[in-house]
Amino acid sequence: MEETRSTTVRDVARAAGVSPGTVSKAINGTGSISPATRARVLATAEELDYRPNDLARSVFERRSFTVGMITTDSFGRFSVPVMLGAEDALGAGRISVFLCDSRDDPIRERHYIDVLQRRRVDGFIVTGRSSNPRPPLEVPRGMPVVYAHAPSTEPHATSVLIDDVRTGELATEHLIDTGRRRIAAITGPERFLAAHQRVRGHLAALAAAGLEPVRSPLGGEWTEQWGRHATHLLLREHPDIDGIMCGSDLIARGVMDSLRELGRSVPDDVAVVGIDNWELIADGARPSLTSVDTNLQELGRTAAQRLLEAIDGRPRRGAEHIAPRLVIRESTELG
Amino acid sequence: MEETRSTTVRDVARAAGVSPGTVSKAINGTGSISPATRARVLATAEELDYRPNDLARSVFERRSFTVGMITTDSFGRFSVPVMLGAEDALGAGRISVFLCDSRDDPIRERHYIDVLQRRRVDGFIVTGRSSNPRPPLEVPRGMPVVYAHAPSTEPHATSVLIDDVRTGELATEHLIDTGRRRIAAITGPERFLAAHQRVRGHLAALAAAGLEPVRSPLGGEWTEQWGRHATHLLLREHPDIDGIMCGSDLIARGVMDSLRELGRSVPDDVAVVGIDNWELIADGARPSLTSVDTNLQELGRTAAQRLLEAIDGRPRRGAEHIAPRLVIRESTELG
DNA sequence: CTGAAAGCGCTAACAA
DNA sequence: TTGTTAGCGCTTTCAG
Repeated sequence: MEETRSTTVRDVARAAGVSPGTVSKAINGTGSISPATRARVLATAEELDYRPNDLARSVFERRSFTVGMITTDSFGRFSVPVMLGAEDALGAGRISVFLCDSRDDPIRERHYIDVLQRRRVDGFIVTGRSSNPRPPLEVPRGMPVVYAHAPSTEPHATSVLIDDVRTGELATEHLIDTGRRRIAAITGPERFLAAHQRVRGHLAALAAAGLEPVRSPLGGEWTEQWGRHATHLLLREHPDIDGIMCGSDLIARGVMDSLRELGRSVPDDVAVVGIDNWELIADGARPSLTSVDTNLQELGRTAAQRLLEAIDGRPRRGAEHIAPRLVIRESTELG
Repeated sequence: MEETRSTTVRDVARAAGVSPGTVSKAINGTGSISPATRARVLATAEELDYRPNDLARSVFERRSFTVGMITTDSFGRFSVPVMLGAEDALGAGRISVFLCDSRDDPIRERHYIDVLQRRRVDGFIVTGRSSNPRPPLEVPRGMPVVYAHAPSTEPHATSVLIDDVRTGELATEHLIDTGRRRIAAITGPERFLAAHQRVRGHLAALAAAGLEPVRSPLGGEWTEQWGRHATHLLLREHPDIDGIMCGSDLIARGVMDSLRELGRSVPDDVAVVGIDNWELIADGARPSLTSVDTNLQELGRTAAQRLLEAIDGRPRRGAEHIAPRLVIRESTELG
């Protein structure tokens, strides 16, 4: 096993017959240097397959051009799009991203913070499964942190969030626009802020249109099973329902399955709209499911943007909400 | 904005009244040092909230204790579990992971390789959506690379893969074990190696049990729609079918929907088994879906293991396959 | 056991 | 324009 040491500035300098300082200038385009030597240095660098050592540079610059991304959501339903968006925005700015999965374990989180601190990351992005507030990341003051999707309990922290109220509003407005009047909501567990706020938007939209909800919203689980179950409950009480807003696409699938079973046609008898726009689920459904996209990828990109600004010394405090967007499919098409 | 420089070895040394070298020894436990000074140094370090600069250390050690993870699969269906497994295994060994999403774009891949090279990563893990072979990562010879899920076309490369043949075998053996005899397969596009190999395992299992396939396997898409469509075709030709092996869970869901529609009960009339064990899909299905888990997370962990070995100078060449595992649910329960 | 000195690879200030 | 020097933060000989 030959121990190969990668080529250094010195090597290039020696080969090109100049000093290390000159090589540095040639490569970074700093200082003043004659075009001739510049060209010669670059040529030899190329020839020797020289690759600058960014670690050494970082020691000098006192920053690493890296950030830590900490996710508490192993399964990735929500974090993954956020992380991809963030990585995309950061990568474009030549910043690299450390991936850390804390699995919702404070010990592991602490560990990652320590490790990344030693690596001198320029900042952190924190993301998680639930949009419920979480305790702040314990980093030294002055270290930039942006919360993506899961806000901090600390109100002054920088957070980029889903506009859950607006998703419920959009979904419900769309039902109304397609002529539905006897509308109900089936959503997730009460303890989830998201469930709550989506319902708030739902009720606001109904009120704005001068409609009464057919029934108080049904809260249960974020599952197909619950969607199926709730639909049975709902139709038993209100057989004349003509529109259902679901708190998630998975719930919506369950709802549509039960509707079919109960002999209701979607969208002719009942229109159904979901939230999440999880394409695989929405496209695979029968009929395909109209859904509100929460734009998680854009959320991630925005979070990255905010982190860059904070690193740059101009932090934007407080919460910011990403606008959702309606994606129309068959489940609400006008008859 | 106060420009705060983090505390250094020098600061600690000064505060503790010793030399920088001594601090280094105390903190790393290297060299010989008296218990007294050691304790004193550690105390002052603690007090000053000193955090060693790993970048500086890495410059010295000529390695960074970081690796690059390059995924070509933005959507993450397959890469995410692999990445989490890898991150888990590496994090335990105090190695940090750079996340890079190349989006299947060679230009972006090249870019990431360059950037990470400059950051002096110790190696690469490459992962992708498809299990079809991909061109090798263009890195200097001697740089450790492990392919996870998507193998390299270079046969000597180190790859850790799903045992697709075995998944098909397991699924089919299970159908046979539950007493099914008129069995068919519905799977994904022919151009996918995975589809091919799963069918190979399927046919092998049938042959081993002395059974003939009812019909040549139906290859189409990896979607619910295809599952529904194929089921109609299949039952028109062979109404007496009693077991269906599906190339994926999504296909299986479509299959089960159509079976119900055609008045067949699952599992009483027809047993259905999927592959992937995508829990959300399998648990949500009605009845819940028996499926073969491809153990992607373990695959990721193993890939990390192999990478560590390669970094350590003992690479293991060639492909290695991770054993799948059957997860039994309602869709194949014995009547 | 401890400190001084040199060096990892790179860059910025300053002389030449 | 170029080379020299010093230094980023850390570690490791090697004298003391």
